[in-house]
Amino acid sequence: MRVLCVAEKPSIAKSITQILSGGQYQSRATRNKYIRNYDFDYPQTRAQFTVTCVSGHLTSHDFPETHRKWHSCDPIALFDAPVESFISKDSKEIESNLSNEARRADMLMIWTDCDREGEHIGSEVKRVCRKAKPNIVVKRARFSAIIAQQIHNAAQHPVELDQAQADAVEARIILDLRIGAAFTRMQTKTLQDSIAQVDGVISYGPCQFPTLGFVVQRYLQVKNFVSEPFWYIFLSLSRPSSSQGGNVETEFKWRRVHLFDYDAAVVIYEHVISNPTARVTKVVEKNTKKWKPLPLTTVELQKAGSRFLKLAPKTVLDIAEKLYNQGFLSYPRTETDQFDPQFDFMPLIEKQTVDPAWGGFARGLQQGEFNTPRRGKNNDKAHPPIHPTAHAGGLNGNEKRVYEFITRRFLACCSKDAEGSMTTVDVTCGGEAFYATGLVVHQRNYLDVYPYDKWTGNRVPDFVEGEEFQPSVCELRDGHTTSPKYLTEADLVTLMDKNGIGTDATIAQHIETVINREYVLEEYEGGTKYLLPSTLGIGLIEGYNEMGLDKSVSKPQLRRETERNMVQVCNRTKTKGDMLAEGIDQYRAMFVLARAQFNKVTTSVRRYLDNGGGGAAALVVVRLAEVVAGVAGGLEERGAGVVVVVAATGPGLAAVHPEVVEDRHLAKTILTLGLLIRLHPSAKPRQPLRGSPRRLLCSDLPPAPAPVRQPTRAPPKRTGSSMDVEVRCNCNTPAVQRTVTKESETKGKKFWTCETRACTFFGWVDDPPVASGSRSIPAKRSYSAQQDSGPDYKELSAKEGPNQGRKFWKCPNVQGAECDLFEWDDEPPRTNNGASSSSFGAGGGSKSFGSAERSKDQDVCYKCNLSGHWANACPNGEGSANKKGAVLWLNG
DNA sequence: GCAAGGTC
Repeated sequence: MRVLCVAEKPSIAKSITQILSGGQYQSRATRNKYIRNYDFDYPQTRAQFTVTCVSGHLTSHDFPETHRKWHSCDPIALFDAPVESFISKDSKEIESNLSNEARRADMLMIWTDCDREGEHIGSEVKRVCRKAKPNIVVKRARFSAIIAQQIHNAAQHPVELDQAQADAVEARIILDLRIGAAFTRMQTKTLQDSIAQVDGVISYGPCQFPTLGFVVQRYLQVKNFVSEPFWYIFLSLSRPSSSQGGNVETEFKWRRVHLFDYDAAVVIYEHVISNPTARVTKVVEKNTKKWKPLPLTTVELQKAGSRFLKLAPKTVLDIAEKLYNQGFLSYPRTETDQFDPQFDFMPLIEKQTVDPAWGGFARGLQQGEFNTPRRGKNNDKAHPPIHPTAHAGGLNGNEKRVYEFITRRFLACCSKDAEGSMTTVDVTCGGEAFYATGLVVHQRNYLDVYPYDKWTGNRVPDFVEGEEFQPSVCELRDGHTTSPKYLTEADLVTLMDKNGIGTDATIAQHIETVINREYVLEEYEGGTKYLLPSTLGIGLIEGYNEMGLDKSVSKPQLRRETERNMVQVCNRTKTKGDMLAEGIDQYRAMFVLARAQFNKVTTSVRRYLDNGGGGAAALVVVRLAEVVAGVAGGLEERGAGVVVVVAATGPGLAAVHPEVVEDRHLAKTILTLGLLIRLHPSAKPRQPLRGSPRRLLCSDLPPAPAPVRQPTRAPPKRTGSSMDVEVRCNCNTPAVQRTVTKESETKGKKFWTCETRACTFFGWVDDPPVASGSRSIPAKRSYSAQQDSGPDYKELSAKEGPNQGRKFWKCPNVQGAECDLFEWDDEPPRTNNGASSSSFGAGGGSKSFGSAERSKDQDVCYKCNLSGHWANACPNGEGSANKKGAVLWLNG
């Protein structure tokens, strides 16, 4: 029997041949210079094999001549026009090779990759071969790694081609073509006709637009960010450490973290400083673990490559692909982060024992240290997690680094979690709660082979419950919130992956596309590449967003629906015809709505192209390095209305953009961020934060202890003027004045307090106006759902802005006990870190590459593992039994 | 002159 094997690409054809033939084969050239045909006997099935390949998809899809020319029809006709499938010009030689070989064969065995696209490519191969030889038997070989045992098994136990998967892909191809062509022609023609600066193609695609949308969204978050000052009590103690020798400085963190209200912070600070003896209330030591990493997926590989190896996502993938083709790695395009229960780890670990760097660790795993890898939540049912299939000793450069990362990751997965103990020392000082934590690592376990994770101990000196001490430092310090950073390529990969935009292999290409279309610009700062939208890019997205379409073209919902439909077609719960009919109806309706309101896009694009946005004269880019260095320099025009300050002295810069040097917080932001920032020159310096009467936020003030003596340290100066205001406490009743009667340095001093003692409000009478209102002290930025936002409060909180009215998720626990999770409801779920103060209130900025599904405090807020949403938002209730799920709030 | 997905 003669068997024709067809692989997806030349390298696989060659690898399969090597394995099945044992190196004994003849090779013939074809008319395609990359493709050869390999002939050999395969005695195991008493067959003569010919192995050849295609080069990805064989067919192309396009409209017939009647609709192909841009002006041949109204673009809306493209939703119903015929779509032709044909062998592309480049594939003609491949087609004829397949036809010739099929005529000589009894069986066609398809060796394309085992994913949906592979199944579709297989169906294309089948069609060509059946045309040449109608009675040829068609089989499919299933394999997910180029290792001998798998390849032989696949050759000897072929299965059937799955037409459902091929159908799902076919439907997606047709829908993408229709919506892409219709929107691209409509928006290109309209914009070119009405705006002189527009000359290129303004392409639209269901992946490229959401990709651009992410870049614009983050840009606007950064641009609209307003830094806010906050105040916190810094408490520390220097004492000898028995274990470390010498004095050790221990910082006790304030349970309130920080306050955004200066007056409130001062009142509390005065309490603390009036009785600064700290008392240890609790010392808890508990065992803790640092979990070993999950098995490796493609997206995780790309992110880790970007983070640990500083390689672009596309570079990492290209290298992994090459290593796979050389037989060192399993298939590098996989969504699976769980190993099959039958997976045989030991032979693979055995292969790594020869390595000089990690061979010893591998031998340890052989000798009893092995632990079954964690199971992630994803399984594409096609490929295992990425793992090394052979030891590769002779690699160099980035190939060596990528291979090393993948191998160490695999060995780490097969190891044990790291173990340690965490000590928490709780103290109270002046009625306020503080805490310090220390970590001691007992067993490094997987960390020994996985240097990419850090877990270092910081020992706290010994403390005993009940002991008292005088803090070395007790100060009211200030800080300020910092803006999130612009998107990096790795951030964008994460967002696209989470939202199902593109595939493992195409995510990096979509990023390239939006850059090539000049929707997105790359800016380098300090070796890191950031992505910013161009004026054209912002104009397009804002214009479409103004339309208020049910499913915005700049958001990922539409693509998610396509993906869901494809899964249904693969499951056979929907037919290809259904998917096409529904999709076309939906897209056509969307097109009608969008075209009717397209003037919104035109207006928006024109506005941005003409003046750099929002009526401002220009956008200014300040390069930090030059500003800090004080280098003299000039301005550079870049594109429509964008001025780049290439370098400038302080005064020179001030002339262009006075806020940069005059606004203390902004200046700090620049220094902290260490990257370029863009600002509207029309932006006003921030109003002074003090000096006008405002309401004290008092409901969370501590129980007012009877003041015992004068502050030992003068509180920071304030500029607020004393005003006659009605002082209200947090139960919204007028506060009353009382006098300190206790023997102390403050005896006789008047203070405000709640008349009924229903709340714990406190404030000195002779201080600037402190109270009125019923708000609580915002622990972080003011996003409280509570009412009562007087004008002065708004100024203080900067709450009015792009985020007002947005819903967000946060921990329901009371201040001090809440975890630091934060997530906008209309943004994709974050990873495990939640928000840091740097991104608080602006959304975004999370730089976590971790894969944990929970918050840092594992006892507080749980995410649903299926939807990625918080526990009580899980669509099927999984995890919702946990009463501590995050709750939804309304910003503003 | 259009998409996204394969691959060279």
